[in-house]
Amino acid sequence: MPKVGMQPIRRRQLIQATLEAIDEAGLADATIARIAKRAGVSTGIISHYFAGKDGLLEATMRHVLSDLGNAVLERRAALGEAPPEAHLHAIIDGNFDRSQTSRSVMKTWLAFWASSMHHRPLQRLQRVNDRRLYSNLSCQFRRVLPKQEARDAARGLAALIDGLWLRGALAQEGLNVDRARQLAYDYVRVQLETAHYSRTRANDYA
Amino acid sequence: MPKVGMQPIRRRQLIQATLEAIDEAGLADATIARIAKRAGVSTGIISHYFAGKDGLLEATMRHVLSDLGNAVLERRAALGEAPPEAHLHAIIDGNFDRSQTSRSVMKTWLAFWASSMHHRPLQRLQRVNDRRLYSNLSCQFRRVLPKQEARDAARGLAALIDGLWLRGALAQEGLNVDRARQLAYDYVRVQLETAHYSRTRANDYA
DNA sequence: TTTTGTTGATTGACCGTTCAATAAAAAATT
DNA sequence: AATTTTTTATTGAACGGTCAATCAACAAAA
Repeated sequence: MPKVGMQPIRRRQLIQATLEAIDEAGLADATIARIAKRAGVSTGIISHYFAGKDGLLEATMRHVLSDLGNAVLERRAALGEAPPEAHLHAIIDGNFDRSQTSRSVMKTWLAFWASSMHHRPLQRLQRVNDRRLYSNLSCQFRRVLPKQEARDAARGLAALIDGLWLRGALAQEGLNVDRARQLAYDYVRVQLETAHYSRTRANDYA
Repeated sequence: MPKVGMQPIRRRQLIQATLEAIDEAGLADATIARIAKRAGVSTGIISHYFAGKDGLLEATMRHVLSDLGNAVLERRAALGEAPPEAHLHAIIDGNFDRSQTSRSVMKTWLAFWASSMHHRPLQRLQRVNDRRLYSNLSCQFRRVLPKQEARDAARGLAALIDGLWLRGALAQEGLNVDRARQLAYDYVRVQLETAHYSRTRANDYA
């Protein structure tokens, strides 16, 4: 079997096996022995391709994060100069994409969140992601709301998305994606209606 | 120094030391050696009073959970038959009580959330808490909203609270309690206004 | 003297890493 | 085409280190 060009194949295998191992046993018990066994390779391979367990975990988080980024970008790319509501819906949909709502990925996210509090490289990745979500939301709200209201709307929606997501991960019955999306849509609608009323009132005064 | 009646004292000491150790090093590195050192006792004490490390961690979670329950209950006790909005605000305030928004407690919560996915006793505790929050919120919304709307409002508010809380735990600048509370209040207000409009419209039809 | 509380060295288990050995494909040589 | 040589990929036993749990010994109050 040994051939050239194994690196990308093995890396993908091992990242997938890591997600499965975390789903199965949790980050604390996702030992390299368990991960290697799931991937059908020996333990030595991990250090060979990722320079140690930490490298594999970081790569796994990068992978999940990259999927999330793509899920959002793909949906927004088709929109162009669409109204803010469409973009906000796209961001919401991206965050509840299938690639982000599987049990193993949600468990992995939660584990990484917890460990990012004490592990600098993971912390960096997580914060980049947090700020990206907030910044994207803030930007769209800003198109129809004053600065402060836009910020608060973005903060609220970001928290709502993460919260729905967190509760879905923890709940026995799992995450009801459609219901979660609808609750997020409702939040957007209310925020945008506020903007509409403001403009209406402004016109009344005119 | 040894005297009778040490048990409650040591238990409190060790639970406090556990919170500090998790804040300092994370759950993964909160070893019994580290916890014992922080509490100023030997490692053997932990097994003596908690029958092992797991017992201590479970007791620590119970302690934090109990603080949260009390924070909510105290605020609601004074309200009696006050309107739903007052109770909802009390629940929100309780969830953002000082006992729940310190760095060490927020970190501990996050760590317990992650490990509750694979540790049955912690999972039980966490679910009881989740359902209690949802149930309390749902109950109050039900006083002015139809069943389905009340449920959705409760689900949304619960997610918003947890999300604000989670983002506060992860954010560099920590949790801005006042701002978080305000965002939650706004959500409540909007939900209750919806109820008001419905009633108004219902009257129009009459 | 008895009871209650405490210590900390010891033990056994497990984990991540390393690295010499091996296997198989690719390249070079005959 | 058959072979040797080189390169790339992989293995897994061995090692050093860490951790939770145990328990015989000890200390101080009752």
